Amino acid sequence: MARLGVESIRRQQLIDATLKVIEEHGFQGATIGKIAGASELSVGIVSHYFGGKQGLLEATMRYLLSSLQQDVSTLMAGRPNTPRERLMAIVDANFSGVQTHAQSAKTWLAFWTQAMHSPDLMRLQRVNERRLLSNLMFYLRPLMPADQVRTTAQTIAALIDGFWLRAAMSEGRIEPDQAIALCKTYVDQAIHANNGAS
Amino acid sequence: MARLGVESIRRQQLIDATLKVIEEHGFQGATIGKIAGASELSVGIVSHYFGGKQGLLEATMRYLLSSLQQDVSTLMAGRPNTPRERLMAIVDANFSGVQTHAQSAKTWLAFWTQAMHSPDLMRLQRVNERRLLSNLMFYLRPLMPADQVRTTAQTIAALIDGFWLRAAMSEGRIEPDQAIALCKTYVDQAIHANNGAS
DNA sequence: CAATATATTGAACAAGTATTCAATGACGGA
DNA sequence: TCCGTCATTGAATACTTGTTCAATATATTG
Repeated sequence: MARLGVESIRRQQLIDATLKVIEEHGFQGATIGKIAGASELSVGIVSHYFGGKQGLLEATMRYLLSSLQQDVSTLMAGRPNTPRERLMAIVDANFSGVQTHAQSAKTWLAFWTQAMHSPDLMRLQRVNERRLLSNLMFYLRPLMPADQVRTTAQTIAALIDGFWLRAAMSEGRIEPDQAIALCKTYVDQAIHANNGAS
Repeated sequence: MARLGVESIRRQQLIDATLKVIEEHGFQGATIGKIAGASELSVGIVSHYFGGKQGLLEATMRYLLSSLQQDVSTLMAGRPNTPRERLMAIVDANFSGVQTHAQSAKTWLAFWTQAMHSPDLMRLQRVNERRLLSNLMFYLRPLMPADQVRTTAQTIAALIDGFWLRAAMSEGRIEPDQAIALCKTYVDQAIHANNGAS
């Protein structure tokens, strides 16, 4: 019991420190030494709990992805069970991270970049992307002709990613509220445009 | 004359090699050694012509940005001078790179990430972003109420970035034609939705 | 062709990093 | 209290990378 308790505490400690260091120094500047310093632990412990730096980075991305997934679930639970409201909840959830931590967009971008050259991270990324897409498609289906569902979902997903990028670029002066509003405007536009044409 | 000729040839040689190495090994794996090898020159020449690695990376990003700008100009020149056609040309131009070089999206992403922690690269990125936005706004203005112009332009820009990201993620199996089609669909949707409401 | 300037090389160097592992600390049970 | 197990440390190590610069090659000029 005590063993498992310590282990999960240390792992989370290191993951938190990793996020903080990446935010501050970027992916390149995230060295074992800095991470160890930020976590107030020693450098040796990273290999002990994660097998090495790569393992820690992978665990950190896993944590980010599961946090996002949890945000989606939480926000959905508190909304009316109509397709439109669920879609809006998905949009809100995908920007909830950027609201609380202005710099987290940078971290996401860093992981995306890293994922291109790491099959493991890429696989994680794909799973997440697929989940977002099928979520969107599920709630779009009742609102428009079947042949419009996939393309609309892809457009919404691209819009979310694009605004995340902008948020990451804008160096602190992010306006996530505006991004959310524009995404939602598009969702309504898409619903009405395709609904009328069906 | 000969001096300048050699200098510009070498610079381009090194920039091309940098792009190739980043595509293949990622930003992290792009070492001076690999770049020198790919360009069939020596490691010392990088410092000689660019002052160091950072200078080479900056020049490479500058080259990418100017290539994009050139694509925009070229495509615009061959299109009818109507606002809608100019908007479509901007969309096409912003995906022309991804069509010819499937992997170039990865390189862009790498530079974006790097730019977050490098003021010089960030400045370049900002200039480019601003140009895209004001281009879009210029041609949107005749097509919709003034208060809709900025937000619509921002949405189009986000859409373009978002599809680039997706292209970068999709590991070769990109479908830029689809991304272009979806962007254009949105442009028309936005024009008609706001035009009718004005 | 010699002489001078320019272009290029790559081994040596310095700085930095991840990993390892012997030593130390912490702590519960007999 | 003492022992044995688990947790943690951090100096030592091995490796990688960017930069430098004296030496060499190449081109240009008188």
